[in-house]
Amino acid sequence: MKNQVRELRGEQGWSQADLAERLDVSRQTVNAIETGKYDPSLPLAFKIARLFGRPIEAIFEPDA
Amino acid sequence: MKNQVRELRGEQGWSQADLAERLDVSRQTVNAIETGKYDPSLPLAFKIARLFGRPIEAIFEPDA
DNA sequence: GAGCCATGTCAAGCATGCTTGACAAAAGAC
DNA sequence: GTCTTTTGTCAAGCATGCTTGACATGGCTC
Repeated sequence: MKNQVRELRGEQGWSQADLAERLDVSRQTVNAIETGKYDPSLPLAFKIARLFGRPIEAIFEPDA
Repeated sequence: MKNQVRELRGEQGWSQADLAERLDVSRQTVNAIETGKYDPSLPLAFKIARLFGRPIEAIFEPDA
């Protein structure tokens, strides 16, 4: 699963820690998602999508 | 998290086992999602959305 | 009634998502 | 060049997602 989180975060000028706080998760979770270590849960994906004002499909793309 | 899986499955006339096979998961997983026991992973949510030809946001709705 | 299909649910186990705490290294500010 | 911030990563532990196998119930057919 690819995602645009790092790019969207960069547009806002936020650090990983800034984004983590806005999403109410740990900084390590944000880092793991950006570096592709694992995919977010569906609820967290919704939070991310709402924060950046885009549909989930515009931020995440399944490998297949 | 609410979802429309049962309704969409009903429109297609599929049993939970039919849907499970198309999604490549167990019947118990489909049942658990429909009955709200837990949310699907993001990859599974994508599979469901593609199978029914709708965006994730049209099928799943976060509680908050 | 007997048999079949669909659904709900439980238990045990493995895989994934997320946590805190810690440390190292690169990048920027001064 | 030193200080601070940012990012990457590891470990251990808990919560959630998904598995197989099993059993109970209700509806339908015969």
